Amino acid sequence: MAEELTVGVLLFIPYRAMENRVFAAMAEAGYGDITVAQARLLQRIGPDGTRLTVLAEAAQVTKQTAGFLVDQLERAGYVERVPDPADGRARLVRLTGRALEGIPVADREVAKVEQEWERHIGKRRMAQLRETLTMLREITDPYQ
Amino acid sequence: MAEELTVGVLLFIPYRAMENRVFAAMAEAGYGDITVAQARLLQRIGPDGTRLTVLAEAAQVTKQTAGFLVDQLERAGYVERVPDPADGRARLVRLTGRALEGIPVADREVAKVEQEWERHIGKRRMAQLRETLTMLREITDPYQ
DNA sequence: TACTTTAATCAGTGTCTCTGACTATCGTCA
DNA sequence: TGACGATAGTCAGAGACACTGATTAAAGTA
Repeated sequence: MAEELTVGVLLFIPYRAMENRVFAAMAEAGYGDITVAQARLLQRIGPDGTRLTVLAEAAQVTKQTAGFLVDQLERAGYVERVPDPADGRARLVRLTGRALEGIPVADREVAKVEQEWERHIGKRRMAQLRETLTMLREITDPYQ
Repeated sequence: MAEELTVGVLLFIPYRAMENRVFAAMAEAGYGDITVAQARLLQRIGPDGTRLTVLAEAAQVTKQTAGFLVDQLERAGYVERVPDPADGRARLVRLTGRALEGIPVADREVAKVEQEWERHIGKRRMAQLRETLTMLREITDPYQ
């Protein structure tokens, strides 16, 4: 298995590694009940709350799926639904204190992993990688 | 949303784009019944067939899950199970003609997407990206 | 031969995601 | 202003995927 993998697969390997690391760190800090799907949604919730439809679009799932995940997150105490003052149909999904306290834990682990990577490939390559991926995002991210 | 994303998320965006493109191409060519999980398993099947346990390990799922996916692939006509001459307990999962015909379709789309990326970021950056990701793989791929 | 390991399957469960149908509200335009 | 299409969200039902735990059958080993 020392063959030349495609860039697609090569992108996935470190991504998956990062995800696993952050999840392990969260679990260790007492946030072991959050799933991958829930985390993807959590990341998209803005400081003043975000509508379900916006969340669904950003996470690339249906409204139903997003609603299902928010139900779970609400039950676990990570988010709350409040009426949207600007639109009677809509409700805003907002992070609770418990969720807000978890953010630094995740951020710290992300920073730690990025440092390990930088140590391995060097500062210059790391900056280049970030730059290149940002350029690639221009043509691959439909929701940027 | 023009903020600086973490490298982890930046890796995921183009990966996801590649995956979507390949799946769309496969669907267009008449392979629309293959799912992501099934494809991950299919990729790991060697030319002479591969045991279920090996497949499960490589794809990082349990034997049960791998067996479930192979059941589906068998029903759809992409793989067949044959006895392993070397071990009476084991059976080899082998690709059928139908699956083998699909491989070039996927390869072509991968090449096409990589070309588009190269056109956007340039030949030099593309080569650097491949190099950097390969280096990163050394510390992030437990199954290399 | 008895014991342990390995390959695969069976049974049961929980999570995630989808399609389709529905209610309530909003915005617009005649 | 009142009718109508669009939008926000929910309910109902289904399928895909992944897990743990237990079981059967065959190898390998002492």
